[in-house]
Amino acid sequence: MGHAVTIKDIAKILNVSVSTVSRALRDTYDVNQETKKRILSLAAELNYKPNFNATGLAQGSTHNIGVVLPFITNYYFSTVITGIQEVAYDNNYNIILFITNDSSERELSIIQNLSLSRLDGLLVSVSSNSDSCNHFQEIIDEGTPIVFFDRIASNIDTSKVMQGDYKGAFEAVEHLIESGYTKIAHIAGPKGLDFTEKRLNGYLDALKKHGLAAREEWIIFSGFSQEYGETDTYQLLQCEQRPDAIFAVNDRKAIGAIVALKNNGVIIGKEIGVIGFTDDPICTIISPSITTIAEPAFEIGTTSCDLLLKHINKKNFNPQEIILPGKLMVRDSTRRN
Amino acid sequence: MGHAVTIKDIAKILNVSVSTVSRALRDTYDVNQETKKRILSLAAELNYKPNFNATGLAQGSTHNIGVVLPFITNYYFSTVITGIQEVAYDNNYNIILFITNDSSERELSIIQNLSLSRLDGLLVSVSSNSDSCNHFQEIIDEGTPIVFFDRIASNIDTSKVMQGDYKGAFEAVEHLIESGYTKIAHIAGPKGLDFTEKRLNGYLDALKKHGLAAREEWIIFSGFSQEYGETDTYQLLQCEQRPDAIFAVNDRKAIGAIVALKNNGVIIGKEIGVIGFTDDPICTIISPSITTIAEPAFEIGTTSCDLLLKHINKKNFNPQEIILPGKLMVRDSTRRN
DNA sequence: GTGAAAGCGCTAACAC
DNA sequence: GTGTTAGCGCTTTCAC
Repeated sequence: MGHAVTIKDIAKILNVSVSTVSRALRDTYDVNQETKKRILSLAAELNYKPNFNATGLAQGSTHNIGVVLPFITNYYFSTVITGIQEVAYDNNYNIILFITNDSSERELSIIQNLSLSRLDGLLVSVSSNSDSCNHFQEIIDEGTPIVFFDRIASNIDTSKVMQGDYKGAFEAVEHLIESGYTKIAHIAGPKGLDFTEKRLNGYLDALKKHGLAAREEWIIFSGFSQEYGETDTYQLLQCEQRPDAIFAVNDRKAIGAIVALKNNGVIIGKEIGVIGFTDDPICTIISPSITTIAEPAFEIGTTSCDLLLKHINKKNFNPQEIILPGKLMVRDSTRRN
Repeated sequence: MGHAVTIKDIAKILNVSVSTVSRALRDTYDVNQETKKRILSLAAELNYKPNFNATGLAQGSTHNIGVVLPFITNYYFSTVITGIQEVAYDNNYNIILFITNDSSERELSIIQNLSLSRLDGLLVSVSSNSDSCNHFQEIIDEGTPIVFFDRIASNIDTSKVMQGDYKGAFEAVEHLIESGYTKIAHIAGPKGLDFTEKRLNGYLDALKKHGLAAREEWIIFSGFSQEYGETDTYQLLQCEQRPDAIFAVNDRKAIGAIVALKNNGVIIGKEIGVIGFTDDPICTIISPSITTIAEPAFEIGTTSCDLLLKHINKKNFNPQEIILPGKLMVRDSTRRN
């Protein structure tokens, strides 16, 4: 296999010093144009590739960024990663992936075992039952920047990228109201999660604005899966006052609602309207197609990564909170005729 | 932030040499039990974490493995990655993710720009239009092991992990036949891709075994997306001899077929049966639910990663080809009543 | 059983 | 504008 080409080899061949080669390669301008050219062309010819372990050791940067998130097996997160990857690739950074399975223990263990020496920064979406976020603060204190996306740790002072949860929920509910629904239920996520709260508030405020009642029995907190969507919906159908529309915290639960309603012979749209949140591709495939708020997943990824790169490249970069708006996608599940 | 704890610090505090610390930490047995204990407990107390840039530099291993694949935004690949991640995590390896967007140019550029010095091995699923695979051979020749999964480069001598494409397809078609369908069409993937060929052959052989005709107009090659599934199906409906069942190369195309048939008022199952391949969760959500061959995506991930680790840890590990069987999931799209 | 020292590939003072 | 040198944190001969 022969050993990989190093700057030493190049230096020897060209009869210059390693530092000259290093400087030429990194475009430091106190290098003679001629020798620089020779160095670059020889490097290209020899297919020289820098050893990042060495550069990392020498100057403490690795061009690796860590991405910590609950899952990747859903549309939203896998699209976010694709966005992150796009920006990272363009800037010559690599993505190291950590999956928490939405378990805070796993998250903690990942973070604590993280070898920061191999990471220039971290992009994270916290797991839903994360009670404390001290471990993140410690990382930041040790000098590794973090940018939170989607599921943020709100008490930590760093950049955050979110979708417009409040506004999206508000818009979703307003759409239901404008479509003529008046008894609007909300099947929410687990309590205590930031974005769940925001969507709930958007829901409540939209009702308030239009002078509609928010009955306690119409608001159900549970998990994020389709199964919870189903059981929540069965519960709603038992209510003393049956709702005529359901705002689901995400598309998975909206799908669960659709399934439950179908099972009970309820005509979706006409009798009970359903709206979700995410715009999972499945929304257009299922019948009836599901009205939803499209989350800008890809942009969340690119924006977060951009921001992290800024934190990495200028320390003391001022933390920013960016909220990317969602977009109402009207489909059959909220059509009354 | 203070600098991170190094073995030097530990050595100084304990009044031993760095080499002793290094040996103790790595469980090399020529270290006094007593001093070893003291070293380990101090390391734990100080929250010592090895600098992998340094270990990488010193001994040429990084505990990073690269994963190169076309997409992550679908059920199959994201589940495979989750499997890979599970094994990597347990063995203290990190995953570095590279997404080719199914473009062979991008793939080539990724591979050529790969800094092998930061990778102990590579897990790859090639992009569909990859004409040449020399770049992979070069990587292997330079000493970095590769394991292929799913979409393999068949002419390269290294370990490969696949699902039972031939057998799965055979079983799918046999299921159709046993369900009473006789005029069975196949909407395939693009020509020239290994697993597409295998599924095609499984289809052909199952027909042959049962003495059924394989008409050329019933076999359509196109892309993998739902849209192709739709257009392929419209084309089938135009055939002189209309087929009474469709074997789709994957679930996405099966969904396309379902949509197209619904649009044309065809009763799925009764008039035309549809079977897919993958077991995307959507199969159970869509109506009618889709019969399919479940791919062992998670196991593909864990198996590939296991195998790669073996290649990394013993050079000259003998390449293995592992085929993991799929599983027939019977649902409504192939029920005739 | 332990220490000294060289070296992995690169960067960054510091000379000249 | 270029070379020399020390050093990043760790492993690994080679002595003792």
